[in-house]
Amino acid sequence: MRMSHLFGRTLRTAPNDVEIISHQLMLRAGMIRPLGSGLISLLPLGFRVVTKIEQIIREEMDAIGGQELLMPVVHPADIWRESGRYDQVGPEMARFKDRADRDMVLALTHEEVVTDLARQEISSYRQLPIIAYHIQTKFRDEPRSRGGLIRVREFTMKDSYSFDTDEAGLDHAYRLHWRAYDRIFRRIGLEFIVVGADVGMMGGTASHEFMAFSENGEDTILFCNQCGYAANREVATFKRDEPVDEPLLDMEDVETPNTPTIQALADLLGIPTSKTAKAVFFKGGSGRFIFAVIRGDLDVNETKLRNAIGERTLTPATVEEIKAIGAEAGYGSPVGVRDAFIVVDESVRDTPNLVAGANRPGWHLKNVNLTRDYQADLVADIATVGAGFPCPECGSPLQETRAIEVGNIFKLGTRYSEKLGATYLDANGESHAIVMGSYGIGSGRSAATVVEQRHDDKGILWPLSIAPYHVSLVELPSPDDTRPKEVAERLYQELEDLGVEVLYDDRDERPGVKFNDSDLIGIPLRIAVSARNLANDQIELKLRKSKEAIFVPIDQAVAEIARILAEIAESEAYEFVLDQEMTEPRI
RNA sequence: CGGGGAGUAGCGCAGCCCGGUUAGCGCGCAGCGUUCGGGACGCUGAGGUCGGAGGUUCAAAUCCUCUCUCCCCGACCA
Repeated sequence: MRMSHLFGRTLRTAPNDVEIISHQLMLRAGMIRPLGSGLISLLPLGFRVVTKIEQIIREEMDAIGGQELLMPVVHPADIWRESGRYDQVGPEMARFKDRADRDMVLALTHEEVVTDLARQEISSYRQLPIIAYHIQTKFRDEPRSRGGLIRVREFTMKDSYSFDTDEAGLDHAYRLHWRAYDRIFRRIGLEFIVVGADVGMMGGTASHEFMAFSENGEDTILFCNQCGYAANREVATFKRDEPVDEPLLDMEDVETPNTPTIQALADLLGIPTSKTAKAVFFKGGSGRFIFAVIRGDLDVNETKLRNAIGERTLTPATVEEIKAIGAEAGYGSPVGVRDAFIVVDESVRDTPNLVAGANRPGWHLKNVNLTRDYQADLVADIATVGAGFPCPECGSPLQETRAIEVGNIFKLGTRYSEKLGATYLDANGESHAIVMGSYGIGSGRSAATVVEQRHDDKGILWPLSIAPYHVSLVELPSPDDTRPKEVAERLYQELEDLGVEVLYDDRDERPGVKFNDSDLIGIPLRIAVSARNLANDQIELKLRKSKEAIFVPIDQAVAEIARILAEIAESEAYEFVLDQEMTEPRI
């Protein structure tokens, strides 16, 4: 490609309000351009990167027996009504009517359609297992998009679906995907970790997320260096203290002016926060009032709470709602409230004689005990895990880090096949629901995440595996010497003929401009052709990520470039530990 | 949806408070000349519904009302 005609130019500065580094660099490098909120065009350079990622995905999906197909983006609403998600999913699903006044939706994902295909095409256990996938547009009308390609409303995703006769088959398909994903993310150069995750709107029985480390990540993950435990904070657990064995003391009132916070209360009474009980109030989507009780040193995890009580949504309760059940904000107590669903964290069950609110401003109750003084509708693990908490498996302190979710795998079980009637006959002629799994990778997000992890102050550092071009050929203009131009043109032709992807900077620009653009775009190998080196019949080669350049004779240039590219490919395989054993599925 | 910020040339901004020429500046863009190994310089030039609508006024980028859009922080997810 000749840069003089490349569609999309580089920007010296990024728009002021763009903050995420991958967003800035991809914008500046001329890879993406915004259209609207959460809507982004890929310019040729960006599209090449995403296409290469998708090609790697294809190779690895094909390697586990995946069959590529293509399903529509526009779906009749009826199929979403069949699965029950038409009403479950909120405003993130775009809904409209076609000219015949039929309800239609834009695909958020493709479980419904693929299950519809399965019920038409699959009838016998002899056809299973099957893995089908496609790379297709999704539209999710997110409440808030951000960060360039990290979080957009319209995006491209590889989603695959497995169909098996039983749980064991699903386990196998799940493992295959785990390994394929592991290879995919290594091949595109990401540093990542696999964590246990919440199933969210997909439903199903188990889920793992592939999390790439990044400060700009939207998720917090916890992991153990000792035993390998890793989980999204939404579902992470920790090793609980042994229940405290001490006699139950009599409950008594204590006056505690100006202590609406746990810290103020603990300071006033001179006790640790772990001897207090914290009350947190929510309104469930079903209309229930949820009264959560947790030890004062812990925080309620809304995802865990939501899953424990089977609510789809939770919103913080208003002051009026809190008063209506007989509680008092800041001095809430489960003792004596009415019309509330009381959920107690295990920590409160296992710690006797806690100080809790008295449902009166300025007063608390000492020695409050579950069962004796109030009843729980549910005792569950609803605590948020933080850095330093003991690992649930080995007790070592957990580490905490931010990460971007680039892949997600779900065991769906028969949630969709039962609803839509996708069944097969077994060897005995009996009908069963097909056991399904669902697996996704965002290709654009993956590209942006690589930029998050691989950049310096000059620009992007693409791995060769997904770089938009293999080499950037920079011709340094010379006023009274036509040779650089001639040599560059010839090199360009020879490299192209050899199948090397060349971005040829043939623009009439000064050297600094060309070098800076080459660095910004992040092409792994740079070739400079200048009168200065041509005087010695040499050209200059320089790796994007190194400081030194090497000089090679013109007549050996093409062979040397090919050799270096092969070397980079090999070193990447080493760097990405492609030859090592994959992370082992823990399922 | 809640909170915060911003819309003036492709990008970055000034002007707005205190209304008053032809709305400026840097970068970028076009032409000519000089220059040529890390974002050169000179001259000339093109490019603007001041986000939109309504209002106040002799006069609005500037004041008032409404509205749209974008960005950032929180409730959702590839």
